[in-house]
Amino acid sequence: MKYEMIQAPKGVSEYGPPMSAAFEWVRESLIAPAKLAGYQLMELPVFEDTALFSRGVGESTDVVSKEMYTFEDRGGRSLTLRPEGTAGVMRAVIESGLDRGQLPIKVWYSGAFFRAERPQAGRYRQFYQVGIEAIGLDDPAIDAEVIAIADQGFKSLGLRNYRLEITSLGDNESRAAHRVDLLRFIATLDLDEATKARAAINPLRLFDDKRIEMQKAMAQAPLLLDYLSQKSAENFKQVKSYLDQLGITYQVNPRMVRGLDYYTGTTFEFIHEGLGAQSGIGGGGRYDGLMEILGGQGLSGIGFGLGVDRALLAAQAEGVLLENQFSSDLFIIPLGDNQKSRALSLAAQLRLCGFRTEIAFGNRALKGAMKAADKSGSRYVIVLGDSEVASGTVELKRMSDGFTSSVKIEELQKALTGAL
RNA sequence: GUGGACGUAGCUCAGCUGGUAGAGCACCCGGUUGUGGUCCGGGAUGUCGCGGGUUCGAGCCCCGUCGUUCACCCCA
Repeated sequence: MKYEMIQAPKGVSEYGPPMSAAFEWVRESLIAPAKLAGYQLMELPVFEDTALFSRGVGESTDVVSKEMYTFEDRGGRSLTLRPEGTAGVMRAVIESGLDRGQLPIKVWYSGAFFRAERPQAGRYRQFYQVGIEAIGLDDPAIDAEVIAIADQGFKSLGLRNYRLEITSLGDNESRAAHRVDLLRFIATLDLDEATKARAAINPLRLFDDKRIEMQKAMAQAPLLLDYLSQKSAENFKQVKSYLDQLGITYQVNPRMVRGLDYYTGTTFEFIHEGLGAQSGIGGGGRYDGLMEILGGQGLSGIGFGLGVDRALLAAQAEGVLLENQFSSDLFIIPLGDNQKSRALSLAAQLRLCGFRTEIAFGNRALKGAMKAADKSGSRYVIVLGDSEVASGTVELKRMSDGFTSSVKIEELQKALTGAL
């Protein structure tokens, strides 16, 4: 009987060889600068109490209102697969009491996130993000540092065709003042029902409308940047000045809209040119009210999330993917069954010395095993046959030019250390 | 959730106005004893996404369905 094939759930991203090597490289490169800056790992659950997101991210957002994977567990609790990382970090910080220790708390995370959207180029239902959060410090210098760390991550991949956009959403006072005027302005426009509904939820979203006529209409709209309180304005100016001094180029985009409700003050986005419609490869900002909303003390914070899948696509688009495919150093070919156990123990020893060592298993002819060795990318092949064993040696073959020599088993490690 | 495109060997695809399928790459074997990459020879593989319909006959036409993909929306 033949079973029906089971496919992966719709829209998930997954990576096997050979792409997995590139994926791993991208993910580790993106987060490396944060580790160098003293951020420490926060390993979090992938599902949380649904209320964490509805309250933290905001009921009005698309993410919460229509993109969450929510389910009930056997105890009747409502749980949700995390659609983003910041709320979970905040919850864990509060719950573990980290916020009562030394500030700022600087953590990084890496993992899968879930949104039930229609899949598209660079948009998946399960996708990967790395991110950092710096909590408990209200200083424009750390805003600049967080942005610089993200930028460094992208730069270390060799990416060039991206830009950094920044703006400030100000404090509550700034946004309240702007909102009044913005709503007044929007009321003068002739809008369709869907757009009106969006405006009612969050009027800032209209700035993000891709239709040309909407962009024209919104060109005259009052900008939040012009309503910043003195403190917010001063802050934003400082952040820009730090970025200038760091030599990080950016564009101020007063029309930038972020999809999560908790953002305040400095916000930023990294946009790549070569990705089609889903061009954001990373983004973040300050979220000064979030901790309080989640039942903690009112510490401010700032962080970012970088899309690993999209960064990988960007690296492909720019042709900067290294041939950093995993390849072995050594490939042991045992000739005949009675040589297999020797191959196993020799391989174990060599691996202890740090050599990446594979064995030709199965009962292929030497010729076939050599082919396999060639494909593995190994630089040396060790042939173990009856004649070698009899003389206490192995045959060592250098694959680059086929040079072959006989090496005593005891001297193998030394010979390899010099050769590799 | 809304729209467009597509679904043929493991992969990338070809298949003319309907006559029961092909290429390249990859894979496997061989080119005399235990030696890879090049070359030469040989080989296996498809319920043509699935279900129905039209037809003497469908990979090609029609309907449905599932899936993929691109865009809207939204965002990493």
